[in-house]
Amino acid sequence: MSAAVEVFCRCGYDAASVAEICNLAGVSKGAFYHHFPSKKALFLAIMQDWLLKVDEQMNALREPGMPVSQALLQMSHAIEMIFSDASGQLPMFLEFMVQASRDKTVWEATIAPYQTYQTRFAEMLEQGKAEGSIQETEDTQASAWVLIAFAVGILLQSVVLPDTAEWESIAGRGMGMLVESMQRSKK
Amino acid sequence: MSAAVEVFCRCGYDAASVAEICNLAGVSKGAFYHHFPSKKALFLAIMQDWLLKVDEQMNALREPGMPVSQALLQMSHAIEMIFSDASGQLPMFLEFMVQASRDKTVWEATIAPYQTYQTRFAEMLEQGKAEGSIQETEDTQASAWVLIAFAVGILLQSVVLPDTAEWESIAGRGMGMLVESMQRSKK
DNA sequence: TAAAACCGACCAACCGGTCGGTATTTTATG
DNA sequence: CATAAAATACCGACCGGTTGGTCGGTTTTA
Repeated sequence: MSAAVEVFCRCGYDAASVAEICNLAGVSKGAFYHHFPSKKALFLAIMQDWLLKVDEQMNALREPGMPVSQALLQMSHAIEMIFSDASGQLPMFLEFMVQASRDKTVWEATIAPYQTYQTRFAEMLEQGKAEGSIQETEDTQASAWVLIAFAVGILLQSVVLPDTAEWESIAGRGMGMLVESMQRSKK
Repeated sequence: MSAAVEVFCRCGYDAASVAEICNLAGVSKGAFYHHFPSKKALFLAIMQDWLLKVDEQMNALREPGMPVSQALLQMSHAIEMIFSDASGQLPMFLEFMVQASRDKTVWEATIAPYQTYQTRFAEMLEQGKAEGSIQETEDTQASAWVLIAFAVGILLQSVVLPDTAEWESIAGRGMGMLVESMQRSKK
């Protein structure tokens, strides 16, 4: 599977050949098709793994006592972890998106967790309202999408323009700007 | 070319076959290769068209007298135009990104204008500082990237989850939040 | 000894691109 | 204006190469 990730990243799903993946992994085609029913199944398996990891990292990040506004900023630091942890395999993220937009099976597997994240963010924001660290007037559903859109955008840009800017610090800055505007105006 | 856009959107660059494009366009393969030297050249030609259109729309949007903070909000409305204008062909945007991340030729053609946009945004923000509508402490380079990342993220999400949310209004909201945090705190 | 893992030659389908030849349009000429 | 000639547009059968997937047989493990 890690061999597959490498080839998928380099060539993309369609251009990646099963033969090349097998070569890199040091197994035969026969062995491959003994474990996976198809190329697509392999792709989906990789995706499940990835989603699981992201979920773990997000949960690990969540310390209960912390105010929401700070937790969100903390999460932008989580991106830094994702960056270093998955450095070589970030293009897979793009590939997931692309396939999800075209293949119904992939779409269902990707999108369900995606919406889970949005719900989770919205819940955090509601919690922030209760704490008083988020303005009561915020539309938490919409704001949650804003946060996710920004994170996704940063991820995508870091794939396409890896060395153009320091994406981790920009992620932090943007998240800070968004959180600030959601906080009660203090002065 | 419009036939090609349709097939590229539906299947992606690699899975799109020249034969199918020709079929849809009602021409023969011979005719196709008489006008384009290769499949990639066709892809690049489509991309050039797209970039040109985006540039036009952005320039058309720019009214000289307007304060920067308002101009930025106006731009989030431009996204609405892009949405309706290119409704069926938005997946091409994703395809551009994907190919750019893999093919050097495509990368150069995509990324140069991309960075131009960033520069343009940064200039606008500098201008905003001069006007006094943007805080002096803002790092305009970084903030410009934040704005673009958000726009790109919205675009991507609207491709993958077209009917999940009202992306135009979310685009406006997010842009508003970002602009607000860059403005001098008024109260 | 049975089951599971593994091998790699093989296959039909398809791909981007070519090419020899034909139809159509433009230009040059008397 | 007619017509020859040149240039351009177009056709589709064809080619070498690649692909995802199969399968009969061998090795390894339980």
